Amino acid sequence: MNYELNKSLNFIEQIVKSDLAEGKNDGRLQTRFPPEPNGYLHIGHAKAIAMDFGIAEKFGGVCNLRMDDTNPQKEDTEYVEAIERDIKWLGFKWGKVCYASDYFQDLWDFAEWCIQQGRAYVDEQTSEEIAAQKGTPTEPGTNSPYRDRPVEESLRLFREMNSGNVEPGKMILRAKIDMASPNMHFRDPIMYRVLNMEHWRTGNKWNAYPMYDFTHGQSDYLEGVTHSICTLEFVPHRELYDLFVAWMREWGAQTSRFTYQGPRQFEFNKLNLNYTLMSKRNLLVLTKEGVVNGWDDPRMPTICGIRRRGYSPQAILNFIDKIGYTTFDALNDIKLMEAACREDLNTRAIRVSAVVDPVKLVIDNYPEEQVEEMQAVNNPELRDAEGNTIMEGNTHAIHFSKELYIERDDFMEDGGKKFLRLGPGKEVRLKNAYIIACSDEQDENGNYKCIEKDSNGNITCIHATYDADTKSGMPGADRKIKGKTLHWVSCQHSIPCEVRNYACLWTCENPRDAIKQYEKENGVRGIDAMRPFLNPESLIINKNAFIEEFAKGLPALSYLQFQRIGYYNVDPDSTPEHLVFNKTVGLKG
RNA sequence: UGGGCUAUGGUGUAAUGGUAGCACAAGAGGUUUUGGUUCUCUUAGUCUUGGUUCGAACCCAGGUAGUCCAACCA
Repeated sequence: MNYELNKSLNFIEQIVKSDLAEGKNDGRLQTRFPPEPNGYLHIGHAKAIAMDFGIAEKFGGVCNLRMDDTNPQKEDTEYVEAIERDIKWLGFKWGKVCYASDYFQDLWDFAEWCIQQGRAYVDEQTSEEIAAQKGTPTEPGTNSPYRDRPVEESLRLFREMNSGNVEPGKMILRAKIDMASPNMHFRDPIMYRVLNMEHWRTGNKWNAYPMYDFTHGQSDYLEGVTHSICTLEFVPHRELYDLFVAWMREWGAQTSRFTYQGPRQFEFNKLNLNYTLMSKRNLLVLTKEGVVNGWDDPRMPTICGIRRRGYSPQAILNFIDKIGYTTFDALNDIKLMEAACREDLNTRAIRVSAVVDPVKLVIDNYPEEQVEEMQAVNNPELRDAEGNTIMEGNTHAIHFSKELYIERDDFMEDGGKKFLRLGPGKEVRLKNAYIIACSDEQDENGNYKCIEKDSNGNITCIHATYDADTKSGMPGADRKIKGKTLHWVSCQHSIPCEVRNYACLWTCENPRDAIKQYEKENGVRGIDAMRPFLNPESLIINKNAFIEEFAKGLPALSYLQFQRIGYYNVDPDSTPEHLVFNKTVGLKG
C-alpha cells in the first residue's frame, strides 16, 4: 500500500512515532488484530485492520493476526478462513497467525500464581448472587463470603474446575481487587469460568476457560505486542489491562520468563455509518430471515458483501483514510464512502455500454445488412504525461448496425428545451458512432412519425436517421450539436443480462437505535422490530437489460462502468449463459 | 443518580499556546463524444460561562449535551 509521506499523522501514529524515537520497547513496534472467530468481518473491522496492520507497515513493525478464541460456545473454524481471506483481500500481511488458545497453559499457570499470591479466589456463589453483590455504578459492591478463603482451598477448587466434574456456574475464579471501585471492572472481575465444552483447537484439554479481561493483555504480553490498539469501548478496561500486565510482569520476573516492560493499550473511535446496521446479532437475523441472500449479499456491510458489491480494497482504504482516527464518537455519512468508491473506480473501471431499460431505435437510412466495427476506449482516465488518454491497448471493439437499443428515459416525446437527449426534432450523438436525429414530422392525427406505440400508448420503437459524415474519428464528427451523447447497444450484437440495482437496506439514519426503540415500545424482537425500517427497494432486479458482447468474457468481480449509469461489477454467480451484474454505486449527480 | 471518555461549517477531520485549513455534501459557472471526469468560484464552523496568558479551538474550573461501564460475551 502507498502512504502519502507528508500527510499528517493521526494521534496513535504520533504516539508510535515518538515511542520509536525515544527507543521504547527496544525500538520494536508490534501490534495485533484480534478478531473473535464467531462471525464475518465488516467495514468496522476494516477500520481496525487498516490501523493495526497499517501502522505496523508504516513504521517498520509487525502485526499478528490473533484469533481471540476464549469462548468455544460461539466460535468456529469456518470463520477463521473467512477472516484470513478478507484481510488478504484488503491487501495486508500478518507476521503470523496466533490464537489466544495458544496461551491457555501459560494463562493457567499465571492464574495459579495469582491464587498463591492471594490475588485470586474461587467463588461458589450463583451468578445472580454475584451480580447482586457487584453493586451498581452509583453504589459500591460487597465482598463475597468466599473472598478470604485459604489459598490452598482456592488452588484445589481451581484445579477441580478444570476436571470436568464441576457443573458450569458452580464455581468461578475471581481476581481480588476492589468491590467498591468506581470502575465496575475492578469489582473482583471473573478470571475463569467452567464451560465443560470441547474447544475447536484444544479439544477436551480444558474445561475451564479464561475470560477476555484475563486473556487479552496477557496474550499481548506473551506475544511481545508493544501497542495494543482497540476501540473506545475498551477504555474502561484499560486500568484492569494494566493491572494484569503488571502482575504478569511480576510473575515473569519471579520465574525469569519475561523481561520486557509489556504492552500498552490505545483506543480510537469505531466506525459508525448512517443507514447501516453493523451489529453481528442483527446481521445474523437478516441472513436467517432471508431478508438478504447470505453474509456476502451486496447490501451487507460485511467485507465479503462490500467486495461482491464491487468495491475495490483501495476504495475501502481510501474511505477509512478520509474519516480518520480520533476519540470522538462520530456518525459517518455513507455518501463519503460512495465518493471514495467513485474516486477509485473512476481510475480502474472499464467503460462498457449497457442498456438497462431498453427501447428499440431504428436508423431508417442505415443499410439493412450493414455492420460496422468501431473502437471504444476502456478507460479515458488512463492518461499520458500530457494528460491525453492513452489509446494503445486501451480499447475494445464494438459493433454498430441498423437496429439498436437505447435507454427508455433517453427519449422524451415532449422533453422541452432543457432535455438534451433524444426527441422529435432533436439531434444527439451516439457514443463512438454517428450523430442521429429524429424528425418532428407528424401524421394527420398529430402523432409524431418517429414514434411507434402499442395500444396502451407505450413507445415500442423510435425511428431516426444518421448523418453518415459524422462517424467518430472522421473529420465530420467534429460538428457541434446541442444534444448530449447517448450510449447504445446493437440489437443483434448485444447480450441479454440481469442487472441488480442496490440501495441502502435501511430507511432511517440510525437503524440500531430505531430498532432498539421499536423493540422497547412494541414488545417485539428480532425481525419484527426491523421490518418497519427496512427499505423495500434495496434490491431491484432488472432482467431485461442488454450489454455489449465485450462484457461476456470478463471474470467475476471485474470493475466496470456502465457509461452514464454507474459502476457495476460482474457477480460471482454470473455465467456466459446468464450474465449478472451488481450495481456498486451510481455516477455522481 | 457514581466513574470514564468526548464536543471545530450540514457530515468527517486538521491546526499540539501564535493566519481556523482540507475532504465530502450543497450552490453557481467553464470544459467535455459519459448530465461522468476535470477546472474556477460561492455558502457555512471552534457547545456555553468564567479563569490563566501579551495571545486560547488548544491549558484550568463550572455548566450543557452525547457516549461507554453493573455478560460466568469479546
